Amino acid sequence: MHIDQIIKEKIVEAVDSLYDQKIEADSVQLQNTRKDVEGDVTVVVFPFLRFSKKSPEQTAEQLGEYLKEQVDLIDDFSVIKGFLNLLISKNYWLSVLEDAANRPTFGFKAADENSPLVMVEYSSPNTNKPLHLGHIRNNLLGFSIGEIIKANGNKLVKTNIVNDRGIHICKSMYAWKQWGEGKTPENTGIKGDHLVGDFYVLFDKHYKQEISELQEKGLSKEEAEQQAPSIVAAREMLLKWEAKDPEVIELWEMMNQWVYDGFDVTYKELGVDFDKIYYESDTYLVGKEEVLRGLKEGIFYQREDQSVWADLTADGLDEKILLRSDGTSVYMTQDIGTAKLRFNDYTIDKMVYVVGNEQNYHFQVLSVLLDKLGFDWGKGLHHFSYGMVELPHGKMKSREGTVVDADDLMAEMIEVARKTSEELGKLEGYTEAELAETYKTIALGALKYFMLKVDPKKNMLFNPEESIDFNGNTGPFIQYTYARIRSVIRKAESNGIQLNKQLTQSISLSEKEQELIKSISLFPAVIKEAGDAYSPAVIANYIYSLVKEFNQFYHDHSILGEEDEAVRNFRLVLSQTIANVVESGMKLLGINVPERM
RNA sequence: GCCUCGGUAGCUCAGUUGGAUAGAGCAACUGCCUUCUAAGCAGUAGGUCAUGGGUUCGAAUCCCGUCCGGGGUACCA
Repeated sequence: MHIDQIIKEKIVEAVDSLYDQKIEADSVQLQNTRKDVEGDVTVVVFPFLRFSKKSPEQTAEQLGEYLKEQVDLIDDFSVIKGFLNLLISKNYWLSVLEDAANRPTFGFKAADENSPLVMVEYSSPNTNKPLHLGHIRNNLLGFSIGEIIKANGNKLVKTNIVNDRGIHICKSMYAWKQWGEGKTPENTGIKGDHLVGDFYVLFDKHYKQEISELQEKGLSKEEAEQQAPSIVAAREMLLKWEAKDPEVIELWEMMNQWVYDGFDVTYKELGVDFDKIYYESDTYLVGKEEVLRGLKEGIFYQREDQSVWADLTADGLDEKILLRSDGTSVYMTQDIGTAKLRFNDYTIDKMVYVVGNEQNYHFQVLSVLLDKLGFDWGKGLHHFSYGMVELPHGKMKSREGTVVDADDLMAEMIEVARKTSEELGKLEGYTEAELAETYKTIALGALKYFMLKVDPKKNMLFNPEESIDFNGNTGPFIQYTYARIRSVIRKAESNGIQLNKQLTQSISLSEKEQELIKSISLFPAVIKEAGDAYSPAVIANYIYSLVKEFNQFYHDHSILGEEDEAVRNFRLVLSQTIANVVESGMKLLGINVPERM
């Protein structure tokens, strides 16, 4: 049992015995003892004053005496201003370390066949342009939260819904047909998603041009926007697509494939993947059927113009359109259809949607609609809502060229990692392949940690002028600490020193060493908290503080230079265990750690 | 207008189930490599926790008002 739990239960006992009052164990407030005060765990005694009818000091004193008497693990206590500081025995901490060191999956809860199945949807790109920084945040959060969900003892299915149809796709298609001159990824050497994105931008350029020409001829802005030849052609293409015109379908399939091939490269580089991919072109008609079923069952209603609506005013929401008057589907319709297909494919216990916070309202509505349509998990779906990535000048806008491209950013960061590594020159003897692998590990570690260390709910700022740092509270700092530990362990091994995971009880521990064990012992609770709060940032901040402490220890203590064999062994086991926690913690963020850097 | 999220050091962010003197990193300045990796460690400086009230033994944290900013409120996705 964890020490906190033991103390809480003993406090309940003490309050009962001393003040004849029953309290709940969870109501006992514990906190880590302040650094400048001797002790490990602090009990806040103020809440007990109304039972004890004594001063805070006297109450704390009485409780302290009781605990010291009754609990072997408590060596001593002190009372400062109504805070009861407990000193935990050294042997307890040694046993905690021993336990962590001997468990390969320390902190993780394993799933079995009865565990809940959680489906996480993330990424969800459009196929008309390449991925940018906003998608990176989505992908990293989605992948990481999946890992965290798994670590908390759930089965996981990662899924992606690709928005592969609609007017925006037709814009790229029309532009390619009109001005593409037969360009392909093969004959230009341009990555497929970028090539298609270029045509999307090209479309917009021509479209804007046409609008201003029409306006000069005396049309209003609205008229010009409706009548510009390009948009008329794109709309026509969409109609042909829906009518399954062979020529249009062929073009659509070809250009979408270019994009998928491009995305695959980006996903692979980012290190994210999916168990099952859905395509909107397969789901939107299913959604329409579901809406019509809902209409028939009286869940929805139809207006005179034939459009279908859901009245959610009883649920505190608005009325929501589900099918347009021409019978075509809207965004919501597609999400209903996708949900239906997923429900058929898997026995989902919980659905998590990783989608930006601009869609909070949409998911509130979706949850109610799915519930009304009879999906068990509809009511309990979780919208993992995250904030936008902002640039110094504001939001990213694809058409205005103010986006930070995912592929470019990764390539730049790998280049910075290469330069930095070469300057430091610690990778002698590595092959070209090993070097490339290490540069990538560091670069992606920096990028991922940068994105994941901030609270997902909040908007975050990315300044491309100041490239992502490699020093301080960063991924490479953590990776560096891991590499340092590995270096020591390798040296120990080559000197014939064996790690013994049975620790000698008689050794004395420095303050820093004890603090490190305390930090290690928090890992399981941190994983749980990250899962409950849907926050990879909780993991990131924990690893950072652990690693920060380790570096202080490393600076002040010699590991291999220690004469006392039992102490040296302890320090090796401590270091190795921290390396393991760092490695598995970083894995929860989707970040790899290098053996050397 | 209504709904919703946010405002903590020059900058980027922790800390928010109410607890002791509000923490990191970056940027600035100062030390520490003949000893296990200096992508490190130690130090100096930097705060009316947007603001005004309230609740409490105790408020960055909870409640109310105000100011500022983001998002939503589409037969767009």
